[in-house]
Amino acid sequence: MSSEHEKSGRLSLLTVNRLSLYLRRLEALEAEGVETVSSAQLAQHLGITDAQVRKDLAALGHLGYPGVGYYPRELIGVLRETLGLESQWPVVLIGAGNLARALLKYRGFARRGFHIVAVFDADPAKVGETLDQWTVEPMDRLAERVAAHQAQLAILAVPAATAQAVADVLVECGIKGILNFAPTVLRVPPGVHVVGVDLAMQLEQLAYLVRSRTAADAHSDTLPE
Amino acid sequence: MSSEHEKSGRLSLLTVNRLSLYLRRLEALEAEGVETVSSAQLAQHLGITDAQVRKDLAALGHLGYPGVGYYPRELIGVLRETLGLESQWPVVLIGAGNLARALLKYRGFARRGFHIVAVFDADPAKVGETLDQWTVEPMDRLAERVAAHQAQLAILAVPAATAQAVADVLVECGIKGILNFAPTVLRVPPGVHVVGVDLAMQLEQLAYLVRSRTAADAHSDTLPE
DNA sequence: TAGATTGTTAATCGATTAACAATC
DNA sequence: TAGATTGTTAATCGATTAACAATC
Repeated sequence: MSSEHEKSGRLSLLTVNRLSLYLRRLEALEAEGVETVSSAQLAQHLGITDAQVRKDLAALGHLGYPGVGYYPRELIGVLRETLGLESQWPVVLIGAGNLARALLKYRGFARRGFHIVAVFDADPAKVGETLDQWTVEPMDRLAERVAAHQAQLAILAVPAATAQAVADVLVECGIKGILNFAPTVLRVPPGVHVVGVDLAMQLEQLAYLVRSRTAADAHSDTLPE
Repeated sequence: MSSEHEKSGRLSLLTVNRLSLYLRRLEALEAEGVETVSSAQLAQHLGITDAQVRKDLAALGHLGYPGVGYYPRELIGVLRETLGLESQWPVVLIGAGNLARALLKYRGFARRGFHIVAVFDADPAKVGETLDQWTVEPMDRLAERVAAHQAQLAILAVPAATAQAVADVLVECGIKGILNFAPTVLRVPPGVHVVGVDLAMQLEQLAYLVRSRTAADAHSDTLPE
């Protein structure tokens, strides 16, 4: 949409995930003043193959230089553009419990262009409360605020029991992407996307790994899977 | 290891993930007093195919009854056993920042048998502070406490800059599984497992989905992927 | 028995890897 | 030129799905 390269058709979620990891690494390398980096170097850092790295990056255009490698600065721009990080994303946060409060203090979102523009809670006792720079608003303000900020993304940090009902309201308001912290499967219409972060489930996964392949038979499993 | 069924070889992480989701659903169904459930019903709720459900469950033994379906109560037992949820898991938490505080208040862990037994922080200003029932301890107590509790799991909620160093210490102490909230790829030796929860990365993923397949061409993407 | 639903096989689909000619 | 490293093809691997005989 901007850079001359750029041809990405539809990347798989697995690929998009790795693109995020490449981006992180490249930013670190650029900060260190590294001039060029090879697919083998990136691969080693992430614990994957060099062929994988080249294939992922080739999907974004001809960004590598045979015999040389990739230029971090150039690649960073394309990755940011591909991932939509060149835009600023207004995000609404639903829920004002402990997790929501922690998320409000987390600087990592804003650093990537995700700005929490409003916080809502169904509990009248929490409405009006001030959390850092935000004031908790009642749910019936949601539609109006989403429209005003043209927000497409929402973070859902409410109890599992109410998650689906809130998700329905979000969809109604025109939200297109939901980051769901409630341990529930959300049903949403086509065109709306849900990414779930289920903390207990991740621990269960870890417990399974530790219990089953306890011996030295296993390799390190990092983020991507 | 207990039930007569049980034969699970090595399940893929994708499968283990789905087993967690089946378990959640089955517990809800049992609470509703549902007597039997078919693979098609489970599949529909999760947005996957019935063949997938049957294949996943068949990997745990002959648990289904042709013409009838599955008995939630029976299946729940096998799933809990498979996932290691019949045991209690002591967990150490490293970091006492905002995220760590939110995690301490989260009830979902204990409900699944994961008990945070100690909290550590490198910052002397935080050591000694009381958070609910916990008192923040200095890092040099870690080895001793891990040994005393025979903890195999750790939750890492420290800044990215120190994550790798802390992970090295955890490995040194004999920790076998790390739930990593720092936005970094951790290098750990074989036999030690890492599951990463990278909040900014999840939002990036969502942003990509919303930006690229904005139209109604896409289906809902739920947890599993 | 007729109807429902399993477990499993074979076919399909998609993602990863190895290998290497092309390029700098 | 010799050495390094890409982009891409073909081979491999693994996961999902369709279909159906077996079972209750």
